[in-house]
Amino acid sequence: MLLRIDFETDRPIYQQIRDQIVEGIAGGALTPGARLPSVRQLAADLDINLQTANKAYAILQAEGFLTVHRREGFIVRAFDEMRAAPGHLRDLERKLRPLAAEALCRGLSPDEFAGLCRAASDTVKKGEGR
Amino acid sequence: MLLRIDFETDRPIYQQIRDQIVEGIAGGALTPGARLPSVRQLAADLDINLQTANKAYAILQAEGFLTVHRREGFIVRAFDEMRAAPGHLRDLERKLRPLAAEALCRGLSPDEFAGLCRAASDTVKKGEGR
Amino acid sequence: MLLRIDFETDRPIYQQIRDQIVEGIAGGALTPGARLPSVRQLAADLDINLQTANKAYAILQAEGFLTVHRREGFIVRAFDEMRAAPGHLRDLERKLRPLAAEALCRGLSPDEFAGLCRAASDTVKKGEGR
Amino acid sequence: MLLRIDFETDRPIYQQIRDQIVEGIAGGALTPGARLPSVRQLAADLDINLQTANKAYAILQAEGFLTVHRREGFIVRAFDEMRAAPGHLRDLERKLRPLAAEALCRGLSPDEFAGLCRAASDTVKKGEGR
DNA sequence: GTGGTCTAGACCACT
DNA sequence: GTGGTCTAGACCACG
Repeated sequence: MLLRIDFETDRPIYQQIRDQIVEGIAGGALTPGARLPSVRQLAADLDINLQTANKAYAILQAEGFLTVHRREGFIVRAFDEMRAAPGHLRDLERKLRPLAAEALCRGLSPDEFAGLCRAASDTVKKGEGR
Repeated sequence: MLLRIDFETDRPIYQQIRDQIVEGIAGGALTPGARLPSVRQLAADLDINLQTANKAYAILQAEGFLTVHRREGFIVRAFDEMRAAPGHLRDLERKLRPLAAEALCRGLSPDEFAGLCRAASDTVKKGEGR
Repeated sequence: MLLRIDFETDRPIYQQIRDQIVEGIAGGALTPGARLPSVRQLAADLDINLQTANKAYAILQAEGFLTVHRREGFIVRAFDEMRAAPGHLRDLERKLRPLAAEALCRGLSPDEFAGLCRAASDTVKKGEGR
Repeated sequence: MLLRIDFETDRPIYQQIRDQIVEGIAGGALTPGARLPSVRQLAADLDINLQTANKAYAILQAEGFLTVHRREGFIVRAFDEMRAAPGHLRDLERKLRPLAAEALCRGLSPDEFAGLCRAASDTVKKGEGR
C-alpha cells in the first residue's frame, strides 16, 4: 500500500493520509489485523513531519479505523468494530449534505446523484483509481 | 432564508455561509435572480465581520452560484449558468471519494451508500432539515 | 450604433460605454462630426444614472475622442485631432504591457501575440463581433 | 525581483503586485518552482497590509500562475500548467479589444498595432523596462 | 516558520 | 445605497 502526498493541495497532509488509509481498507489493500508502518517509518517514507504522521494515526484511531497495540503499533481494526463506532452514520449524512446540495444546483437529480455516488463506491471498493 | 452560524466548529464561517446558501438554492428557498442580503446587511445580521461575509460571497461567485449586479448587489445565477461551470463534476467526484470509502468501511454496500446519498439529495431538494 | 450594457461585469458602466464608443469610431459606425445622443437621452435609453452617462462622455472628451459643441452636444472629433492627443502612444504601451506578459506566460511567443493583436484590430476595424 | 508600488494611482495595490509578478515570470526573473516571498515578508517589504499581499497571491493562484506548497509557501507554477488554465485565450482577446480599438482611432493600422504589441512582448520577454 | 481566518473600522468607486 | 479596497492587529492550523 503506497501513499502519495500532494504538498500543493489545500487538503492537510494528515487528512490525505487518513483518506488514503480509509480507502485502502475499503478497497481491500489493508485488511483487519494488518500492521501499519510505525509513525517514524511513515514520516521518513513520506518525508513529512513526525507530528503530522502522528496526527493522521490519532484521527484514524479516534474514528475507529485503527487500534494500537503495545508491541505491534497501529493495526487495522475488525470490520464489526468499525461499524460499531458511535454516530458514524449521522456523521456521514452531515458530510454528504453539502455535496448533495451542490449536485442539485449543478443539475443532477437525486437519482443521478445516487448513481454518481454508487459509481464512486464501486471504484473505491475495487481499489481502482489510486 | 435564515442562516445559522456555529462559532464553535472549526469549519470557517464563510464556508458555513457558502454551504447554507448552496443548500438554499438547491432547496428552492433561493431562486435564480433572487437578491441576497448585502454584504453589510449579512455581516450585521450574523454579527460577523464585513470581510468574512465578503469572502463567502466571493467564493459563491467564483464557484458560479452567484453573480454581482451593479445595482442590485449579489443575485442567484440562472441554473444553466451554474451547470456550465467548468470541472464541477470532476470536483464533485473528488470530494465524494473519501465519503464512499468511509461508508464501505462502516459496512455500507455501494447500493446502500447510493440509497443514503439519494435520501440526502431528496431531503435537501425539499428544503428540509434546515 | 447600439450600446449594450452588462450590469453583471466588473467593468464599470461608464467604461463599457467609453469602450463601445471608441470601438464604434474605430469600426466606422461613428464618423468624425457625428452627433452622439444627449446625456439625458443616453441615460434614458440605457436605463442608467445621469451621472454615469455624464462620466462616460467626460472621459471620452478628456481622451480626445469627443468634443462638445454648445448647441449640438457631444460630437466625434476629427481623426487628426484624436492622433494629436498628447501621450496616447505611451499610454497604449503602458496598458499593453500586462497583456503581453500574460500572453508570454500562457505560452504565446511575441510573434503569436502580435498575430492575436492583429486579428483583434482587424475584427474591430471591420466592425465585427459587436 | 523588486516590486514597486505606486500608492497614488487608482490601480489597486494587489493588481500592481499581480501585474509585476506576471511580468517577472514572463521576463524570466521568476522561474517555475521559484519561491516567492511569504505574504508577511511581502507585506513588510512593501509596507502594505497583510491582507493586501494575501489577495495579490490569491489572484495569481486563481489565474494559474502560482501554487501554494505546504512547506514552501507560494511558488511559481510550471509553464504547461499555466497554459492549461481554461479560457485564458478568450480572456486575453477580451482584454485586447479596447486597446485595438483605441489604437485604430489613434491612427495605427492593424499591422502597426501588431508591431507595437510585438515590441511590448519583446521588451517584457527580455525583462527590460522594469 | 508558513498560510488561513477573523475582527474593527475607515475611505473610495460606482450608481 | 451597493460593493471594493485598505489598514492594524490578533489568533489558529499546519508542518
